[in-house]
Amino acid sequence: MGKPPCCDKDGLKKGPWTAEEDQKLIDYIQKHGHGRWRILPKNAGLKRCGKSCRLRWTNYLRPDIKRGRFSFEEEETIIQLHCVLGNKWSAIAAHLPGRTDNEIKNYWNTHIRKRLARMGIDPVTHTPRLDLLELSSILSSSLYHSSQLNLPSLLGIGPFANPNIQNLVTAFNLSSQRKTSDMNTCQYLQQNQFDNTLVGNHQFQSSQPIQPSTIYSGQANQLHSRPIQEIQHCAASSTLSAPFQSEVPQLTQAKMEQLSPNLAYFGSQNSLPNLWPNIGERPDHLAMGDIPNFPEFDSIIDPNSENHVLHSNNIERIPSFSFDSFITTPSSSSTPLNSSAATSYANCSTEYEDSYCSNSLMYNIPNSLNASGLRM
DNA sequence: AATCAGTGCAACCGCCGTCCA
DNA sequence: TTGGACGGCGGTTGCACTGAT
Repeated sequence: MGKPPCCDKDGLKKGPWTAEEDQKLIDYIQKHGHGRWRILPKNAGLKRCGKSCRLRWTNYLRPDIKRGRFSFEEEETIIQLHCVLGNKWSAIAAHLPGRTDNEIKNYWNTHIRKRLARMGIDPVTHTPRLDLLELSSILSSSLYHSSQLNLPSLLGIGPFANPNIQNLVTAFNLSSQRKTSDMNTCQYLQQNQFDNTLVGNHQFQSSQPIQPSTIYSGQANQLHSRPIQEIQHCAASSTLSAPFQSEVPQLTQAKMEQLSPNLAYFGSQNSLPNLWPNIGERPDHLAMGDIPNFPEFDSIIDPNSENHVLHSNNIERIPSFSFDSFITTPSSSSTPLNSSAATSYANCSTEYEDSYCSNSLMYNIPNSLNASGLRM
């Protein structure tokens, strides 16, 4: 192995810093400035290694450190910079005055990465996750072509041993039965496909990560001005818009086989929010508890907003798409929830993450298919 | 009230690049 | 030219806190 940890020698102290130690370090640096970390602890009367002192100073004691929650602007900046710089936390921190690389790194790992994952966006590449897009398409296509999706049959396996998975399939079939009768599902799925395609279009045509300026910001609205045909014809592998794809049954079968291992995660937890897209139209006989934990179940819809797509009767009604509604902080949300939406958010995991279930979350992949389902 | 699981964050670890004798 | 010292960085760990059961 490499050289031994510097703190192992001389009986130097490790672990949390005491207030006394902090004060000693502050006093010393105020008098002598920082640098020469190797000799600093000795001169300051600290039983710490220089490295520990440097970390304590740069990550915690520095007077210009900004504490408290990240603002929306900061969060957006982090995502944008991460898209460009990757895990170069110090470089990212250089653009955020008062924030340390360690703080940004922690915030990324504990908040932003999870949210992007929930949104179906790969936090590493900043592209939509292809496997989720495909699975979403498969489910959509199957829903269109069959009023009873027989997943066990499709997957070539017996009845689900896991009751949660069985519940999921049941729910899916119930949704299918109801929705195929009024065609709203088709429109909804088209819309959902369309939304996915907007993102997928970027990936497949350019092979570049989605640029924050388009996908994360209001500028994404420009994407929606494209003719629907232009958008739908591309990226067929990820967007099998049912009415337009004659090869759906074959592809569906193939893709189901391809993805079947991952489907084993289906019933593990979280949601499949798209199954009952219309708020208030959840089947009466299917209580919320029938499917485990649907945090975004209703929350992707703001009934008062022009943004909502699920009631759309016109495929060309292009929803707006704003990053503001993806990631906001309670203090700076640009899309405050109205009362009905707030009510429907009741099952969101945390207040802070409610914005993730926000009204114009078009790029919506069931939670059961992302972070906890299909491993990142 | 006790226990457990999940979460957030400070701190540590190990590697790497740069500097300098 | 070389090797040790040093600082910086990204990844990981450990623990305190909180909410659920």
